Amino acid sequence: MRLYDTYTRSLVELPPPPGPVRMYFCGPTVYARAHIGNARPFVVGMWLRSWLRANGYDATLVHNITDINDKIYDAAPGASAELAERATAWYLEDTGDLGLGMPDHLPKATESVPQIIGFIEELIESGHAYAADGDVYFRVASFPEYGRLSGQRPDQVEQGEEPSALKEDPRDFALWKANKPKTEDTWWNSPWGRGRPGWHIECSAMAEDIYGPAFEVHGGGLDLVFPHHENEVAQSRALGHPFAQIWAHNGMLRFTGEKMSKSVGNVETIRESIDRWGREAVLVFFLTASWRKPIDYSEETMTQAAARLDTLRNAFTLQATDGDERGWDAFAAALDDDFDTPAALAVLHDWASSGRLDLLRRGLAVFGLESVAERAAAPDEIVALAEERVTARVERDFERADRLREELASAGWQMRDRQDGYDLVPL
RNA sequence: GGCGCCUUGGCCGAGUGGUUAGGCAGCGGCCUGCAAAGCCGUUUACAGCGGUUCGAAUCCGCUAGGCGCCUCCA
Repeated sequence: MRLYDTYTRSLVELPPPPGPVRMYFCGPTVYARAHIGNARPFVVGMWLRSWLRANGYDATLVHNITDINDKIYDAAPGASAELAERATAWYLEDTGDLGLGMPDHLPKATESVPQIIGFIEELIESGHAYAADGDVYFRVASFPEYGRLSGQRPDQVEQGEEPSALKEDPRDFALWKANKPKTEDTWWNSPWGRGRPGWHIECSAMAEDIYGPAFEVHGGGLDLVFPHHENEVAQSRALGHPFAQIWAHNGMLRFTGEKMSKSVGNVETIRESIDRWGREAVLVFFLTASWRKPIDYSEETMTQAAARLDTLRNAFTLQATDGDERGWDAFAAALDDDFDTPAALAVLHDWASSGRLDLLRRGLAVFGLESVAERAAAPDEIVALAEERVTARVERDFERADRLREELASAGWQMRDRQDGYDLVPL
């Protein structure tokens, strides 16, 4: 299997099974209900793990929770810890409802402060960082490779942050920030006084705390390439650690169409999306585009995803053909080639229309969609109405039959007649 | 100003030199008491201009348009 690697800008072959393939995907900053775009790295990470395991890999996934951040302080002045805790619970609930299971580890920044401090101390000792008035900064000039991952030219980088008199070089970034009592209500003791970790250091510290100095795949949104991941590479490789072998960056979601837009920007939360479209449609939506490409989240694209889901689901009301397993190769080839889910989805549709339901079931399971194969059983009163309608049709009382079909529909069930009986399908 | 990505038929989206991708929607038909589901058929695209080639959606150049990032956004 091969994956596109941002660092080398090429497809990189994974080691053969059983690997291991240790993956670290950057998770959310917990200050509000996560929006649907935040679900993409989660989904991609879980799917990759699922596919790798199905192919005999020893695959693990770490997904971190950033619960120390300015946004949290801004969103809940004086009560940021409570907000972070609540938003973490929301995130676990919402991603859990996607039905893909959970990552192997979900480390939190707040629970990793000792490791972070240890990491910073090593950087200071080796000359790659320096303390200044309670802050600690990474010395970018000490790492010649800086900019390699993102392709940024250091001399051209715009300075968005307030220039700090404490920095030796404007490119230097904070590893540790001294506490500012007016705006921040959480702090930890450190060799440099009270304060809190910077953003980038947590990932280096947590990834290496769990995996050691080297692992296979580091994922996250494309918007994290610079500065977040560039800084992670700098921190870890400055200490001589290989760190991630492959950098897997997923494309952004785009929000179009006015209908779903809210007064402030047109975003929708994972929760709202699942509630509105169902988790299966959300997953099919992510399947329709390559994980690296941008994807439009809109009324139209979601409607199409829901329609595709129905097509796949309806296949299971059809007659199955023999258990021909040869078709699996096309599906596997699509996913092994940079995890090409649109191509794999086309194979799924091929199986659906040719009635190869065993293969279809197996393929859907890779994406957590085994439930598509399950037909909900109608409650007794619905079945009773259906039987009544069968009788009416036998008696050729079509008026009554049509009335009963209406009744079933208003109860949420569609009755589909067939030669040998009928199907009851939830609407 | 810098780094990078993208542009395929009504919509979504595969395709990296020469054979129908696929789906959704539409239209026609079969099936059905009527529907639904399913099946069959159907609208033949590759931003524009130029170049390489026997041959380009696929390679090169230019132009136009869109997008991401540039110190704390997945």
